[in-house]
Amino acid sequence: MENKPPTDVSNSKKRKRSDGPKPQSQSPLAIKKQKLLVSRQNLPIWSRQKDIRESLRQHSILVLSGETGSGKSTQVPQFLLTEPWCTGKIAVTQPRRVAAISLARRVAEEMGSPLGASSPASKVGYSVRFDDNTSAGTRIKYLTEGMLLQEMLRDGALSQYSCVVVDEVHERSVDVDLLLGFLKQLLESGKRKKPLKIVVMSATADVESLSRFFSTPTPKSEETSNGTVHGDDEEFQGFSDDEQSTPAEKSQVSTCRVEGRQYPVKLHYIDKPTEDVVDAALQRIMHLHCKEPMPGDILVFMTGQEIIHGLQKLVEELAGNLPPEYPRLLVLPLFAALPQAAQQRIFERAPPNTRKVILSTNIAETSVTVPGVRYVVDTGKAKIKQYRNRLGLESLLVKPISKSSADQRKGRAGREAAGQCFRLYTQQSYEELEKDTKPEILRCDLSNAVLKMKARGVDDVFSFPFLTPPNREAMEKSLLQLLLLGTLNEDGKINDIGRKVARLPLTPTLGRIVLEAARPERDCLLEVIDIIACLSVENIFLPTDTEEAREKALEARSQLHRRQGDHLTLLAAVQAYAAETSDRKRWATTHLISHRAMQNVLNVRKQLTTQCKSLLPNPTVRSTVDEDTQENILKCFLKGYHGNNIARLCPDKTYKTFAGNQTVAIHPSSVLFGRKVEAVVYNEFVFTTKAYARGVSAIQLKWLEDVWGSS
DNA sequence: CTATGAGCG
Repeated sequence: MENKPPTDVSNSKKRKRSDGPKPQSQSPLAIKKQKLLVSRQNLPIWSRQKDIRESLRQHSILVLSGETGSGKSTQVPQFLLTEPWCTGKIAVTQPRRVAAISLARRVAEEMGSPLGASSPASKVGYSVRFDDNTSAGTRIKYLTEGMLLQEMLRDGALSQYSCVVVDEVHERSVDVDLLLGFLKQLLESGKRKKPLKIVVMSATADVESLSRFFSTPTPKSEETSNGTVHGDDEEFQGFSDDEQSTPAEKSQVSTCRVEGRQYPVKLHYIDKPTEDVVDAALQRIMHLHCKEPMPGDILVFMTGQEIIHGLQKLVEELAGNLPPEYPRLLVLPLFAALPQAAQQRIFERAPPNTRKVILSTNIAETSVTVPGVRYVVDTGKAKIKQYRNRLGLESLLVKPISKSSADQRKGRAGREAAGQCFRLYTQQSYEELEKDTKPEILRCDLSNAVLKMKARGVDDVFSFPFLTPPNREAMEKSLLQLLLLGTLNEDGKINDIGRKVARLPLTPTLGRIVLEAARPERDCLLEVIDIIACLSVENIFLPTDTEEAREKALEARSQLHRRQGDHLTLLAAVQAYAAETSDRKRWATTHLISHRAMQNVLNVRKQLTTQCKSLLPNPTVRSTVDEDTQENILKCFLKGYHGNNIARLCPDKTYKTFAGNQTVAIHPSSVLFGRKVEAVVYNEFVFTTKAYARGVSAIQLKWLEDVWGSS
């Protein structure tokens, strides 16, 4: 569902004039508040205000389902703020930063309050990574799920909050699944002195499983010797599922359903399955363009960058040959890796007599709202991450989307007016789709989630209250991984290293590499932080989609390239960028490097160096990276990868992985592409057209003994 | 020898 509140485009100056004189005492904020009240009262959720307030007086948990346009994300926190039990703050979690920020802005306006830290009188703020815009008086705090998880690691009882509103639960991010489990355990633990109210909000009608989740007591841990964070389970023993739970327990949870507000969208299917969706999309786009009236832009959902570029070429070719009496066509690709300026083009108005066609990945399904769309073309496919226990790695596969995803895509045609949706598959195929997308926690490497649980005191992770429990094999794999990393002891309990790694904003592997770099024998903390910072943000190198662009980039970045490999090349890039004091943006442009990514790198670098102060108060500062340091840097990575992510050159001139003896090629984006060295360490193993190693550096085999010999 | 989705800390 869409969180972004509708942008208010009405002209407030004009309004002020035409409304006649206001009393002098009315501040601009108060005037705005008064004006917004009317549109608030027209939201579908407004009529349910009484019910919602009443149900949380009676119960501690409310499961609320409401579709796009119901107003739940902005109104529910305001309804609850004046309730007698609400003496503390209200947290409202969002899966994405932009949503947290824009919702906070909107609600501040509606309440006539200044935003965040701008004034002590502010009642509304937000908190996202690198941007905490709250003050002591903040009552409603919009924040990302990840930020609330971090807060729960510091203050296990969430003592400053009276209420947590968990929004967009249907998206089922790993973080939201962890949050729901932690919140359930907190309610059952009896650790709260004052009551904590929980509102769980979802765009789908799937209220049943959420309310069952909260009304079913968490079964007691299998290993009774392990104290868990939930303390009061004895009294719940014997109730393991819904049928056995008593009415009294059920009544903890109340439910509410609110209608959405959407224009109708006419649905079309194809009659028989197609082999070639790109061609089918091409035909449909041209047909729509020639037959349907203007205005009305077309949004096409596709799987990835490559086929988007392919279709773009085809459409532009056909559009160029159209007779002059037809409107023009403007084709715009849209995917996350596209530079910000190119993404912005979808928001610009098209030239006169021109129809926009946006060829997009899943980014337009939830994260970006494309304006002006009346027609949606849906290929019915998406790239979906999957974790393979056997190989211990994640891969992306092109797979059919779920029904709820297809319906979400369809809804994108009805945001501004009635629209149409063309599914490039049969109605029968639609009926055969899964109802919902598999929650991510069932499809990913669990080591990060498991380490967070361990850091919160959940010793027996198998009895953790998951909304959908991952299979045992995946859990065991992550425990083994964490054990090998040295973050857990043999008995599975978290150790000192583990607690430190859990607090770093990194995957356990990258966190472990940073800790390794802080050891006196390695002494390369600042250098490794620079590299790790690059690995934890989007690609710092701007994408190169043509042969020409590739050659240009190669030349522009030539001074940054290090023949030892990608790790030292990243380090050189960060150091050169940081050393540039006059005009960093220009520096980035001339080197074909993303300025935004580099700003993020510097932010991450600052955060990591601050957090590492306690590990190593005075790390060595170097102006040049000598050979010993280079070796130490790569040895930190070898340590973190504990035998994985290494390949050596074989007599047949291919690289084979050290652990599995599998052929792997160096990725074309690597500075080592095409080079033959004794052995390599790499950050990622990806399988696309074939098996590739990405983020690659040359190593010497004799280093391995040194790394594995010293613990 | 030539190029995975989007999102979070």
